[in-house]
Amino acid sequence: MEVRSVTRALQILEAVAQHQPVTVGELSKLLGLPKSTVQRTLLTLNEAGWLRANRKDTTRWDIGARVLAVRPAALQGSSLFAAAREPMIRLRDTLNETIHLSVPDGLQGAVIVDRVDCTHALRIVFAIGDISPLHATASGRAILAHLPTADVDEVVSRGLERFSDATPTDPVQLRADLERVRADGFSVNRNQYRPGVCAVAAPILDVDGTPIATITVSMPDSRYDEDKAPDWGRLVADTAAEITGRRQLGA
Amino acid sequence: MEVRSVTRALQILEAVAQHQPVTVGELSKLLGLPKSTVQRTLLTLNEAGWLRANRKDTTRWDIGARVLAVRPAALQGSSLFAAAREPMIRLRDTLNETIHLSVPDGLQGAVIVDRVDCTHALRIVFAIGDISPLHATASGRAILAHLPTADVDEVVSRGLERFSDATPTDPVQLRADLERVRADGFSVNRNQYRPGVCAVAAPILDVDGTPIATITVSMPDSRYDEDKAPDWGRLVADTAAEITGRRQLGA
DNA sequence: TCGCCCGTTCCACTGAGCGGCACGGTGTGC
DNA sequence: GCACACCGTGCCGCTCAGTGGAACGGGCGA
Repeated sequence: MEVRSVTRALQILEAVAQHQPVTVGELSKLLGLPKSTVQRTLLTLNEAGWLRANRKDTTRWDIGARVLAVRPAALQGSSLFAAAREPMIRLRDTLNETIHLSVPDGLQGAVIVDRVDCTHALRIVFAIGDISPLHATASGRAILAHLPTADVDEVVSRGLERFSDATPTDPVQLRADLERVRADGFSVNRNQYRPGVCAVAAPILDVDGTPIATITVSMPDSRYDEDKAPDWGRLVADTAAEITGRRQLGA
Repeated sequence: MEVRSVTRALQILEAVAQHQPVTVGELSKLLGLPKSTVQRTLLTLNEAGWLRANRKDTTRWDIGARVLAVRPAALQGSSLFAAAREPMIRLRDTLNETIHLSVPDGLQGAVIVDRVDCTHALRIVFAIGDISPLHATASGRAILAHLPTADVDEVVSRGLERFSDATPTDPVQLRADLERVRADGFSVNRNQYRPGVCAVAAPILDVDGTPIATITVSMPDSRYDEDKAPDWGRLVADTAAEITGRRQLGA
């Protein structure tokens, strides 16, 4: 939090993204900031092209298209979203569980960038933009398993935070699991991050083998079945492979 | 330019996006700002998750994954992407020319959000995120033709910038063309924006008739054939109509 | 070994940003 | 039809957050 106005501007931008189209007053209440401050910031973001007044109600604000030009290098010129969306929906239809698309954010974790929900009353809900640690989740380890050993060392040296009783906090245990993920082609998480939440994930790789995203199917522990995990793993891995293929097709 | 630090932070963010991975000094020279100011802003953006230190060289900066959570409303839920992807590929296979999916950005222009390339050695290449003016391109006029007259007036009053000899800078000429686009169901651009680049486009409409996107086929002038334009137009319009239908089905 | 240039840190100054307040318009409930 | 509540917008004096010049330390090449 170095430059206050910048930090706030980004908060406002993210709030607009989540609630668009949204008004000054709504944002003001949502973020607990004075109306005039929010207004001034909105005008600034608008002038920079990051926001647009909604065309049907000009007192409401939408995210502008400028943001699309700003993407992580790994995704420059690629169409990850477009390639992933349809296979994700098909996977959801097959399993009827929540499907997430995540991308690595340095070694900080994996960020959820897209989501397809299931129809169960009891379902897993993570928000787009949520970030989760690499060692404690299925999507994280699907990424970690395809990174150089030096990166794994780095993650280990930063400390393996414990989130639940099942979190793998032992480096030896973690490395063994990563070995297995490489062999299987998918990773599994049973209550290791959020208690009661299980997941199976597979990586989407770039042409040079670096992981650029993962597909994850998440479900409550009550619907997780150890015997079915290999089948789910194969389905998720196939979906990830299909997206990898589509990406190269369209590029 | 209301809040200076925010404006600069966004400039820096965009500069990082274009030159990543980039150092403090490079940015400082590039933008003509003091090193300390750039550094402070970079740290702020980093803390907010919008930037990440490059993994191979920690003094260089990359765009962080957080930005992916911020998207224009038209792309929220990605039903547009999913609906458009397959028809776009089919259209590319039929014509073997570059296909673009664009969305309007207020009245500022149309932004390319997805792309399917052709196989020709000589081909049109625009990047995802590129923005082009509404009056000077096929995709722009496909949008403009389905906006209220007040919006067209607004665009005209902002001035019709000339990009080439063929750019329609006369309001009367523009309005006549829009009339024709409505009648034909597709728009045509022959060297009106980038010399040597021709295109045919059709709009994707929302249930209430407002244009939310366009499908465009772009080709070099050397492959453009006036006689075939109507056929191409019909193909593009059919593709756009199919996407419109899929969107309503899948939503 | 020396010198250059890099990223980083510090700190005193000041004007940019802050936010309380007031205005005009809109719609809602008596 | 009136009054009130609430909206988005604009203003302006105060203050401290942001600025940027300068200095530091380390890496690298000559």
